[in-house]
Amino acid sequence: MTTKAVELAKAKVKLTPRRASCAAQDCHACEIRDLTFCAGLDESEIATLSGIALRMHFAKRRVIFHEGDAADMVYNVTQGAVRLCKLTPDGRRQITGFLLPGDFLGLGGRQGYAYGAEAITDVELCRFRRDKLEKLFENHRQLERRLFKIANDELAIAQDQMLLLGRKTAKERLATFLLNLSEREELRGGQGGVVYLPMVQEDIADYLGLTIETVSRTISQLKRDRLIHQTTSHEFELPRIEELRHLAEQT
Amino acid sequence: MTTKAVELAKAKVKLTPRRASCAAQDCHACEIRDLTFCAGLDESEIATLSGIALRMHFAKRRVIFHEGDAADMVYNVTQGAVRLCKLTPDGRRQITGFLLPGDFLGLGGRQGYAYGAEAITDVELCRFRRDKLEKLFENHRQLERRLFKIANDELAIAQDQMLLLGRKTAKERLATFLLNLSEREELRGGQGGVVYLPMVQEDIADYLGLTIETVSRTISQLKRDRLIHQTTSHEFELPRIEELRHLAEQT
DNA sequence: CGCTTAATTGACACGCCTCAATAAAGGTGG
DNA sequence: CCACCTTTATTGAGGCGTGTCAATTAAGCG
Repeated sequence: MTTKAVELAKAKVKLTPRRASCAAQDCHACEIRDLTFCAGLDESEIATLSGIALRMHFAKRRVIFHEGDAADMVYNVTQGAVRLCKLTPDGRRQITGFLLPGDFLGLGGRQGYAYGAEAITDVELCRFRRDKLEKLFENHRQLERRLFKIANDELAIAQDQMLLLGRKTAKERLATFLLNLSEREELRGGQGGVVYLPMVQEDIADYLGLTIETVSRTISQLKRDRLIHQTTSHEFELPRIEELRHLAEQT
Repeated sequence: MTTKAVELAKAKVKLTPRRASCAAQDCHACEIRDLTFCAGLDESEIATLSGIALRMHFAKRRVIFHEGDAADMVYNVTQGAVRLCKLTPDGRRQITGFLLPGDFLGLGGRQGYAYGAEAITDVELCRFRRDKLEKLFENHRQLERRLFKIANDELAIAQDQMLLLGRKTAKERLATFLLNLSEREELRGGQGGVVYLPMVQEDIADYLGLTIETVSRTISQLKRDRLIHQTTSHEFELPRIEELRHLAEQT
């Protein structure tokens, strides 16, 4: 990849001031209260958490943090979609995850964050200072256990993704991807068999270890095979979900 | 892949009784006491941990646990090497990690383990019942924090691996792999620039998302380029480590 | 030493990538 | 709401890196 390509790649996100609109948060009124790590907490816990939470907004394409930044904040996505990106020095990009409302953001850092986070759409986040959150753990073990469980889940998901990236064909990757999104939407109360894709095909390509052309061609092929049906520009139906599942070779 | 190939793939591990030789453990005398999550614990903590630890031995190629098994045990590798494997229904394999002495085994499970674990060499393990370990956390928060940190580290490593599998060339993958092993050996007190590979090339291929032929050819090429030098059948020197690092495109 | 497993190498195939052209969708300002 | 421009998606032609198949050599081990 040329130096120019790197410049181009880096120009694709808005690097304007990090500061985003923010306000104190009332967790009681939170739209995703029973989806995420704050789900099912008792009144006192919710109140304490509310005290250290800061509600933030990031516009589409804004950088939430860069790979390598000091990992002193963690977040909860309450609205919108976020992509987690890793870049090689020559500009190749790997997206290691997409976050949707209810997802937790900021784990996986050693010194700094292991990935950058960027808003795919306009995004609402609930931000916590890591040290304050850890302070809270002292009296709210439940919270700590839950975060540990989230880390464990993410680890399992990461390993599934390694199987996909290392061993699956383009068609299998797309099938797996669509099914995963569909399942996540169901967990969030959406209907099964319909997926909304907030990201562009370039993001999908960088998530699945493919090129945009291969993603486009494979989607076309899945349409021809009637395994998926495009309803709007970003929404798909999965009319033969069992066949799709078979194709995805879910372990 | 044919059904026969699946049979063959599955036949490669010894499925004989899980039971392995085991004995109570004295953590004070442990050879890896200051490498892993039991490092730097105070006397009382070591003693308590010792009380629930069970020392186990697995012969080369034995299965420690299968993907999907109830994840009620966690382990610490004290000697030998372990591979973590995921399989597709048609027999394709992805190795998601290699464990060496000091490494922790058993995280990343949701219901069951997200991967199977197999002994590459004869292996010594220190086993803990998960529920007992969690019980211990109540009075030894330090231990819990440490395990959480391990989960975080593994997550960061998994994301590096996704970048490798999704975006790196065969040559870059091998370079990255050798450098990673070299760094891990240094952490364990080994000398830099020399790596010992306990696994066969088929394992390396399944770890890097390649075939054995590509692994072999790429190693030959690295030798021709004098970036690596084979001293014994399983040991390599890395005489030009900076060039290798550049090739690996470490982010 | 002899057998089995692992590694190497060559010839060829194929899936995905690259490059290029065009079409479609999305955003903006009047 | 439309015209214009930019971004995104689609599709084709051709190339390349890695996979597949096959033969041979080397290493491991009883």
